[in-house]
Amino acid sequence: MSDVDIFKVLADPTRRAVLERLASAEMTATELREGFAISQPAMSQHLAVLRGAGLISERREGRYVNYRVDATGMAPLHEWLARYRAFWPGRIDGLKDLLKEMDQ
Amino acid sequence: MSDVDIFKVLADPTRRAVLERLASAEMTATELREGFAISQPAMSQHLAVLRGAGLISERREGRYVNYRVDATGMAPLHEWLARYRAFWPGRIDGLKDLLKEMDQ
DNA sequence: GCATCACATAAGCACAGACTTATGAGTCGT
DNA sequence: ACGACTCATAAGTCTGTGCTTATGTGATGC
Repeated sequence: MSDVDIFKVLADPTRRAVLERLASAEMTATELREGFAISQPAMSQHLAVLRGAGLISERREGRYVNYRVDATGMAPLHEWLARYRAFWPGRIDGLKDLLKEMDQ
Repeated sequence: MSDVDIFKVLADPTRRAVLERLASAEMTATELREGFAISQPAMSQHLAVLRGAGLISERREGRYVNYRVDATGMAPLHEWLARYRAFWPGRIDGLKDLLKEMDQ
């Protein structure tokens, strides 16, 4: 469970697109599939991977399953990034302000 | 150049290990190779990928090439992460303080 | 000049992983 | 109870990519 490689999980563009869609609203697998040229099993497999990485959580509702973003799994990624903060050139520092805004 | 998928670049554990080693000190390709059970061309290829993603920069010194971390390429990753800040559960908020410490 | 070194590039192989179709397991409406 | 549905799992195929060996390019030292 915890030995999942978050980087490999996010390396797939489709999975990142799924996260982006879920960022706007909670959704079922079928709703998610709209807009993707992908089969139902493929989507199901991606959702399983995302769930295994703690990036989404599911809420069963009858025969539907509603998925939503669960950023718990992003913590390792954030910790990893923090390690390289010291190497950021000055011109990127504007991001810090951006982050502080988003903290509100 | 800019259409490199930073997630795919970082999906490889060897490349992340290379970055981690370079985080401690600037190093040549040969020095880097110590500790890795990997051929010289394989390391060279990894370094090319890292450089293409703007994650490292090189400084030629005679027949040696010194590599060092260049976190410029990590900006897209940071921006991507920021988008999901809103979904972080409360118990991860401690990381914010950590980040603020590291900002000094 | 020539051998040796540090590193890059070429070409081919082999495995991981994302896709497919087929099927299984639950849930709902009639 | 049965058919239609939502989603998950199984099994097989195929492409991408990380590895290898072989070779190329340029720098250094004798």
